[in-house]
Amino acid sequence: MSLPSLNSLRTFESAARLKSFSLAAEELFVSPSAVSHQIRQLEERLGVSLFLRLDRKVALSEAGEKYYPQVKIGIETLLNATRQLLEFSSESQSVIKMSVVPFFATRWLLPKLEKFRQAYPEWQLKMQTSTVASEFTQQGFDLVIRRGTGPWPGMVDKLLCRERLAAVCHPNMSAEVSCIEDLIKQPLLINAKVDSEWQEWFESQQRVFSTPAMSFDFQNTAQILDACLSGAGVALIDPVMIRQELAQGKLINLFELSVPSLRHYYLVYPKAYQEQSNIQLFERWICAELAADPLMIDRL
Amino acid sequence: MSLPSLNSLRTFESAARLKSFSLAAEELFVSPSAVSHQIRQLEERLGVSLFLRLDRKVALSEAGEKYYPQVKIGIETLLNATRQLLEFSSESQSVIKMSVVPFFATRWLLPKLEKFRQAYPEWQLKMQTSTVASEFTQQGFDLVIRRGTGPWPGMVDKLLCRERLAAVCHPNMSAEVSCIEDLIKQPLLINAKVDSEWQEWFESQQRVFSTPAMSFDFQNTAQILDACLSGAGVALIDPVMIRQELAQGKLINLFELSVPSLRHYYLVYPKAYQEQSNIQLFERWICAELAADPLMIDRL
DNA sequence: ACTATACATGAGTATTTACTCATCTGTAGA
DNA sequence: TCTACAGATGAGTAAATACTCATGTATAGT
Repeated sequence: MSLPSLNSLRTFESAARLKSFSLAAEELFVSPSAVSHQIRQLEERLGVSLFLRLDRKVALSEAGEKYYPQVKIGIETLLNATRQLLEFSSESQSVIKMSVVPFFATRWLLPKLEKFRQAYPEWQLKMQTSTVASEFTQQGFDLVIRRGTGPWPGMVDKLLCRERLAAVCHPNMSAEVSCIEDLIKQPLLINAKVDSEWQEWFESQQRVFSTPAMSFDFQNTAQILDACLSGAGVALIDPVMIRQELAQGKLINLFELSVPSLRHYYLVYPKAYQEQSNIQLFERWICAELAADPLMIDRL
Repeated sequence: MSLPSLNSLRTFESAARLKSFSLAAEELFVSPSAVSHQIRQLEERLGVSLFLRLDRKVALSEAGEKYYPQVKIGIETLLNATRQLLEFSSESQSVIKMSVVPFFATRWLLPKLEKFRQAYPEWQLKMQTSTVASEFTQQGFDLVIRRGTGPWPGMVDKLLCRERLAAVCHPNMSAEVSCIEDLIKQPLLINAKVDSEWQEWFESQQRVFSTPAMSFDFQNTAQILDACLSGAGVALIDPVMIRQELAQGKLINLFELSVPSLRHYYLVYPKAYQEQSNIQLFERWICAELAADPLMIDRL
């Protein structure tokens, strides 16, 4: 069974309650003519006269008297449900729950979060570092920051910064590497989730990559960095993210070069979320921060 | 606050209950794509994700779980209200309540009503003879049959038959009237609601009407007919309505002529009622009966 | 590897909706 | 008698709605 439009039902409820078309028009911010049309349309659709027209007044007909109480309840139920949902959504919109890939979180985002808190003290950030895909939809994350090639279906993916990769190692290891071919004789630190990465790097330098003498697998770049700092091997890391260690001589860029990576950092969220104020706010803020970071100038 | 469309809410309710967009599509007789669009539209309008997309399934999100019970209640309330209204209306649609001008009722309609009952035994007719205007809207009449000039504002007025008027009287009076001018020397029977009628009739015959020697006022034509039959005076009456009395010599048409009246018989009802099956049925029936009546052939 | 399933998305289109504006009609009150 | 009030009506228009169709993507099952 097809229902009349919610708009005509709301018009009916208003006119019935106020016993006046013109008062209903005022309440609904439309002209009296619009109310008259809506009521008439509703009556024609239902095949019943809902109002008795009494010269300059209207009164509910018998059918209208029967219909009104239930219509009022139905409409108010839907209004309350929607209002509560928006309040619920509004509350949750004072919170921003995000999952961030660990390396980006520790090397760039966390040091900036104090600036966010100072700018938006009323907003509460909840952050989790993780590399697991898609859990944002299941664990109530508003957004995630991911390293990858994009795009993610059904998602908005906003490029945050591009990645470049350099072969870096502890200074104690550097004497044993004089050219790129020497790399495969050293232990290589590999990201288990992106195990083609070394090969891609070699190919970008027109070199043939072969199985290294030794390699260690890690779950993410943050762990690779730790191992690299302790001299466990050579790693492919974006120099901009380790600029302090490079400056302090704790690590060196073996060939003084960085190569465009096939992966980048993205802000990702479901398209259905894009009207949410928490997401819009955070997106605006993070883009502005990246644009304001001089070391990120060529990564945008 | 503006509500989402009832259609999108119903789609949400169906998909939530069935936990499946494609099953909802089946239930609602649309394509899965339509459901997907509707849900997405609703989510965008509300700024909240209502479903979690799980590979080939959907599940309600936290917000969806909160929204669903109230939406279900609201929709069912409106559906039940509308269904009951239609049932109420449907019951009342097995009944036809009408108010009919007494003369037409007794002279033409009542003798035909047996035919209506035989044709439509499931329909119940409730008839009241009255000449009071507009009460059909206040007393729950579905339609009225009125004599008048039309049109009636906000009403559908369907011409049933045209009226012609003849000067008629009892045979005992006829010898005293040899020409139209003689009429004013006789007692004239006057319809109090249409007191200009005699003057109109004189003027149609290019005669000057002046105050009669004697006149009697009546509330309606049926009463005028009774008085006329008893020899109380001369009346203006449509000969087609008194054809039996004329044939039996109980009355005579003094000048063997009838003049087009300025008033006719109409079926009248509010425009809002025109989709009602009882009205459509009765209107169809009465028009067919009038068309089938040979004596009404020149009155349609 | 192939097929079926189920949701997503973009483009397009016909229909419906939701008014406003201009005007009318019939009181009610001063 | 005139003015204000209140609902009715028709015409017109912009916007919204409600889909379908074609296609894509990602499993799940054989």
